[in-house]
Amino acid sequence: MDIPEEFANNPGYLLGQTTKILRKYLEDALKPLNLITHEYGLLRVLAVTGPMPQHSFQEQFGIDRTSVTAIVDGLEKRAYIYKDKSKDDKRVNMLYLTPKGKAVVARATRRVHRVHREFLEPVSEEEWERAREVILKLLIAHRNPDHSRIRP
Amino acid sequence: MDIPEEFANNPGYLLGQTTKILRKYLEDALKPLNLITHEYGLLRVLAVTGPMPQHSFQEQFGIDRTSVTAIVDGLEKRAYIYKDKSKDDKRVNMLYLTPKGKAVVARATRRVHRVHREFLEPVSEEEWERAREVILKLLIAHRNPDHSRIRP
DNA sequence: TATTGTTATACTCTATAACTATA
DNA sequence: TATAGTTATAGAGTATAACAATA
Repeated sequence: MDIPEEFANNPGYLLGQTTKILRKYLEDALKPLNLITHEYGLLRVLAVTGPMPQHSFQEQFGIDRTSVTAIVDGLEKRAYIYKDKSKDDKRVNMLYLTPKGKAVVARATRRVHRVHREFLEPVSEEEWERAREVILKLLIAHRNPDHSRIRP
Repeated sequence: MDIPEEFANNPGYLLGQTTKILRKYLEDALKPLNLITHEYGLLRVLAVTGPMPQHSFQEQFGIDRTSVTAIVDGLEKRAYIYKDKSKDDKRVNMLYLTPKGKAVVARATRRVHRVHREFLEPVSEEEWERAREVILKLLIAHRNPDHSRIRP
């Protein structure tokens, strides 16, 4: 399908539609493992970074704490993670990956990497690297309200 | 907030989070006009391109026809557009902008352009232009399944 | 038979409000 | 007073299924 010039120059449309397509690919790739993207993201962070406080994910994913509770609850029911109150601050749930969680995130990561490779196949590595840097710069600037030109 | 390397190299995360921030800016900018982004997009296309068949928007926005019906219905209730059966194919609703719709889309477009300018402020015009070309290439490649490496 | 559009319905993701416990 | 987490509830956006009209 053709993309009218109006949309080809519209950052909201370009980012929105491209992201929608990639999200669909990722959802389809994770569906056989019965994982949604936020569940994968949380497991992956625990696998790479180690145990994390539950509240850290509400910033990382840009969702609120009730949504994080639901995600954590679902992963705990499948025994992919377990919760333990922090010794330092007993309000905080520390989240730990179980061996079962470690196994599923390894399988999921292979699928996610395959999707990313195939998604980026139409552009060169250099092209994506340049685009990635620009997108990362935008994300960092706007995630920290002090650097943003747009007031809440 | 810092972005862990795992996420800074993850296209799904980068595009997803950046798009989420921009979408929020756009929603906030359009809220005073009581428009959501798809409503704005539809009005803007009619303003730039002229009357369009209703079904064309389901491809442009990547949503299904029942969602388009709901959007069209809301815009018609506010008398921003009206529908008329196509002479060539009486199944098709042709959508027309009213003077009232033309006025609101003009106001909305100024707000949207301001958001885009402010969103892109952290990067140079050259940087965004390069990123834009890469994103557009990805969108075009994946929108047409024949060019995609990922099978449905 | 296939496509356009409508209606009724349900699902998914997310947020708001009220609460407990801890700081 | 402020923060972390939970629960109950509601909303926004989207999709599925069944249908009518038209091709």
